[in-house]
Amino acid sequence: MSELSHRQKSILEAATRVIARRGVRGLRVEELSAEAGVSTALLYYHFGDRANLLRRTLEFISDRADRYTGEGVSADADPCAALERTLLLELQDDPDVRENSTAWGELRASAVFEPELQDQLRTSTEQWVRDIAELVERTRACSATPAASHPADTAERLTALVEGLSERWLSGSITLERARHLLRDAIAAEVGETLHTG
Amino acid sequence: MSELSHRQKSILEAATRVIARRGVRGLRVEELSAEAGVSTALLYYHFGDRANLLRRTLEFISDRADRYTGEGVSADADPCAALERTLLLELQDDPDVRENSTAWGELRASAVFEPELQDQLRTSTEQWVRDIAELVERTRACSATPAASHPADTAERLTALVEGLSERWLSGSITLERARHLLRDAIAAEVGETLHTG
DNA sequence: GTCTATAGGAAGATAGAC
DNA sequence: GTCTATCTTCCTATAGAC
Repeated sequence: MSELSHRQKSILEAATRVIARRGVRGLRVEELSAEAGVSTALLYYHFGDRANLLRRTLEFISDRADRYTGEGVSADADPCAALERTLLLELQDDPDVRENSTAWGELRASAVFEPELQDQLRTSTEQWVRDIAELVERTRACSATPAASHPADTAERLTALVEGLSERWLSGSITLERARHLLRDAIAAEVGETLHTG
Repeated sequence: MSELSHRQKSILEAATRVIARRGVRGLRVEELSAEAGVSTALLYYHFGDRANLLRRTLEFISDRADRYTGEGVSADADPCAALERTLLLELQDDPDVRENSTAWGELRASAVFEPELQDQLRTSTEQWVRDIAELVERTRACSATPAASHPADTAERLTALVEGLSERWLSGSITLERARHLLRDAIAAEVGETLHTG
């Protein structure tokens, strides 16, 4: 919400990288200051204390995720392909995606124990679900089978599945390819077989 | 794997409770010793150091989860109801369930950053998926619609969905009732409509 | 095996100069 | 706004008696 100075932004970007590398649990103020190329004192000058720094970072991450999803969605011409592409975007062997997914997973995991993060998390999640629900609705136009659920339900299931698969991938329980395969089939099942998979 | 003394077991139970309350990151050796009703020195006597204590606790949690699922599955006469009941077992407003789910979520989240936990996690997850796959297979007998996916795929999707929904529930992003509703519909969609849902 | 007491160190936070 | 140097707190881990 509040405007970020260039310096503050670069600190939050560094914090995102450190969280993706060590987790919220593993973030050391000193390691963050090294990553950002500033002194620890400066972190305290800008953010007060570690807890607040974390709060701001998680806010930063979820804002960035909103922007990310929002752009990809509206720019696409074919809604049927767009849904699949948008969701599969979260399961990619790309450093940025991995960083964002890991940091997001940490946000969720931390929120379980820190109620002050829950509002932030819920708001961001709901926004994501709404974006996907809109895509689902548009997808119905080019589906071969009739809709079984409300778009909101479908969207919430698919996004929750993405989170579950993403966590399994990041924690080494399944391969990326298998996660993608499972997600693709789930999408096909939820919105019906589309032209290119028929 | 190694035999646990009564004392060790009660310490690991206490550790599970503390992790469910504070998270892995928030577990303080002193708080654990108070919870277990012993001195901190005794924890070190039995478990060496904090990291090993954590490792053993997470192993304990996943062993307990295996036993939990295994029992419920085999004892049920009606496979169609059993699948739904077994999966919904994870989404209940019961202190024990909440404790186990929270601790399990922490195990998963920690494994992202600690490779030495990943084997443990993968093994336990695969066991769970296999148990559910077996139930899915049996469920096919009383399903009204033809099977769309391999039982292994269905089981892996449903369990990943359970984890995703559980995390959203525990982090306050959705209500328990909504999570249960979404899961029920997903099960119906995956194994086909069964008799009792018409 | 279990406790009390405490050493020792890591990490968060601040003081004060520039 | 930013740094260097340092303080303080908290927490893991151990020593030694019983």
